[in-house]
Amino acid sequence: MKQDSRLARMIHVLIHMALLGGRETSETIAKMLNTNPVVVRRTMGALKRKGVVGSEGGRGGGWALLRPLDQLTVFDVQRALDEGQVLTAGVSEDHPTCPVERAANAALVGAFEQAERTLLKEFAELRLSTIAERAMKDVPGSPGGAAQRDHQA
Amino acid sequence: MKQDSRLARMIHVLIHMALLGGRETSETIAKMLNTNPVVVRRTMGALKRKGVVGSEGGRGGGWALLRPLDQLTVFDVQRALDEGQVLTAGVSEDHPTCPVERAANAALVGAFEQAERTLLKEFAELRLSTIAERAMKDVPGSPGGAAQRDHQA
DNA sequence: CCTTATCGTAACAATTAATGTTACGCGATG
DNA sequence: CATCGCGTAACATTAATTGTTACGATAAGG
Repeated sequence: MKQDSRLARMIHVLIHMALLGGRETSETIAKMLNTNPVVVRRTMGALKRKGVVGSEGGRGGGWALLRPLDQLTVFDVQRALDEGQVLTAGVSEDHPTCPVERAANAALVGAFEQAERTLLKEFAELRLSTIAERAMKDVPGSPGGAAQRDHQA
Repeated sequence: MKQDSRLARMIHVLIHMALLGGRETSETIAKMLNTNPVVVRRTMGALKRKGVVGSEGGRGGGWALLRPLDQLTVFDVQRALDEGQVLTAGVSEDHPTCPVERAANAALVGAFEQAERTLLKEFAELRLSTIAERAMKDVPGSPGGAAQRDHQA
C-alpha cells in the first residue's frame, strides 16, 4: 500500500498558515501540497472537527488556524487525523484458533504497543513552533549550504 | 495498503517446526499458513539466507530449523526478513526544497527512529522459546477458558 | 534412465489502502 | 443573482502485499 502522509502534510501546511497569518483557501493549500483542493478539504476537515482550524465558506472564506503554533504539538495533529493506533503490528489471521499463532500475534502486538507509547511521547513533546524555528534556520543559507543539515545523507 | 504479516507468519511457523522437530515441506507449511507453497518459499528463502533455516530439494527434502528456539529472537527473524527500517514515517514529498516541509519531515523521521529503537529492543528480548511457552499455556484449557487471556477484548 | 518430489524463481493476477479526480449541493458575499 | 469557497459522494489511479501459474534444477527411488 501507499504510505499515509497526511500527518507530514498537515504539519507542513499548518506552519505555513501560521507564517502567512491569514486565511487560506483549499486551492492555495492544495498548491502548497501539490495536490487537489478536495484532498485538502478532506484532511483539513478532520482538523476542524478537533478545533485545530476553522473554516468559512463563500467569498473571502477559507481555513484559519485557531491556536498559535506553540500550543500545538504533533500529537495534537496526529490525534485529530486519526484516533486509532499509529503503529499496528502486522498479525497473521490464517488460523485464528491456533494457540501458536495467537501467542505470536500477542507478542508482536505487545512490542508495537510499547513502541507506540514511545512514539506518542515524542509527538507530544514536539511543538509545531519548534519545527517552524528549525525550518527558519534552513532559509538564510544558500541552496546547498547549511540547508541540508538534517536529513541529507 | 495491505499490512506486512510475514514476521508474524514466520514466528508462527518456526515455532511449529520446532515442536514438530523434523523437516517440513513448503506445502505442509503452506497449509499451516493457509496459503500457497510459493509464498512460503519466498519468505523462508530470506530466513535461509540468514542461516535461520536450511532447505533441501528433491525427495525427502524440505525446510529445517538450524537453531533451537531459545537461541532465536523476534529480532533475528525480523532482520532476516528485512534489513531496512521496520517503522517508516510517512513523509511528504510535495516540495522537496521547501524548508518547512523538510523540517516537518525531519521531525517525524526522528520520532519514528526513536520508536523503532524501542521496538527493536523489545524484539531482541523476545525469544521464540518464550512465545512457544506462552502458547503452551493456551492449549490445556478448553475453548473459551483461559485461552483468550491475551488478546480478546 | 526415468519418474516423482521439492526447492527456486520469474511473471502475472488479485486484493487492499491511500490518494487523486470529477461532479454537484449549500451558504456567504458582493 | 452571480461568484467564490467549503462539504461530500462517487469513481479513478497508484502502490504495496499477497496469491497464482508456470517452468527449471536437483535429488532420491525404482
